[in-house]
Amino acid sequence: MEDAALTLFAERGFHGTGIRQLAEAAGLSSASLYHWMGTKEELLARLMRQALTRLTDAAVADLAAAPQDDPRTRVAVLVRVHVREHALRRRETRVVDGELAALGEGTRAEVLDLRDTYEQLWAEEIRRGCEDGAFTVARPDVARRAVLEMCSSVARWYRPDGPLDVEELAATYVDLTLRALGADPA
Amino acid sequence: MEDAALTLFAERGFHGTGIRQLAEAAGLSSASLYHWMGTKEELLARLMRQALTRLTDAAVADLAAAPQDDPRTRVAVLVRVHVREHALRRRETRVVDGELAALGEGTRAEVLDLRDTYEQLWAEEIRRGCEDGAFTVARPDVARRAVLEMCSSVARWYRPDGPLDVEELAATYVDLTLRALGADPA
DNA sequence: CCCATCCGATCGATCGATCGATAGGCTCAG
DNA sequence: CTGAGCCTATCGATCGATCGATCGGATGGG
Repeated sequence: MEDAALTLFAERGFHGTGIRQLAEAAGLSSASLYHWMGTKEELLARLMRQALTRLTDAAVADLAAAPQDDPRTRVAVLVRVHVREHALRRRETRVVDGELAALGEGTRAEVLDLRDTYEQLWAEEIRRGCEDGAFTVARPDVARRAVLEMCSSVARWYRPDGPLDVEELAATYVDLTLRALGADPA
Repeated sequence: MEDAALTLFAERGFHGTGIRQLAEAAGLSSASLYHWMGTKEELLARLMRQALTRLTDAAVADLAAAPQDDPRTRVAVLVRVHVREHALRRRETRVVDGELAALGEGTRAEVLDLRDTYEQLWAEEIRRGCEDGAFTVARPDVARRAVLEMCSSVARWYRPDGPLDVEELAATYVDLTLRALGADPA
């Protein structure tokens, strides 16, 4: 159910997807759908929370598994997990990034909080890297947004069945990101 | 009329904006609206074409005005005009980037053609820079998409009334882009 | 017997779009 | 100068379709 909804929301958008389309894609009547979905907006919010929580969990786990303390290494870890998730779970990302406006005020604030929590992981490593000279950026906040969005953009064009392997893709983005941050290549 | 529609489409999305909201924002009845708008989708397509044409024209003009032949200089020109347009015309950009799926097949192809025309300006300079050694990137196509999306992202967070001046912003993005491309700092 | 699951039927609201009518200004023959 | 004819711009009313959501009632395994 949730899987079919994710596909439709990603392809047609929240407002562009009707209850009856969701029901058909799930193989249910629109009435039955409400047993699983709650309201349409609650479904959207649940999908968004799941996606953001999963991304944050993956990033925290990979950071914890990395023995290195060097901000360059840790940013590289963040880029890799981010690119992997965005390349392999494009639907989730497109919905999270594109349908925030469809949420009610309270729910939107809640989802934005989850996003902030994730982005703080990046902010912390970039801040440390700037302090100890590993990175050279005039405006760390602008740089953080820039590289984050750069890495997110893979969800908008990458195709896993294309000629480019996900790990090669991630490695390319690690290079782009570290260079953009002016990483001292030590 | 078109201006009010742009605001609504950018804030609520195409499918999230009703005919009656468009009419109210334009100070007309929904019936009168159709004299100016054509169908709702024709209005969207017109807005998109205008925005993309304007962006391309600005980029071509700025490139022509730049005496330099160095790919680094020319990419810097592209970044500056791109960031300026995206920072000062956020509504247009958000609609072009976010509502492509709302277009019919024929119109979408047409708009995508306009976008391709614009992106070819970037592709050409990046290709030249890679050939003559000004840039060092493993995959020019991936790099082009990455830096383009990085620069586009300003439309999603920048506020012209904030503490950061547009030209400072553009300069920061020139740095980020040239470094990501591995520009030989000559 | 109950509870989870499903459905057909249907709710009021709103959707995008069109209708015929009207009001005002411009043109041009008489 | 007049007035008939036309064009542009506007409107209230309304079209059929679809929207998100809910109802009461099946069905069937524990």
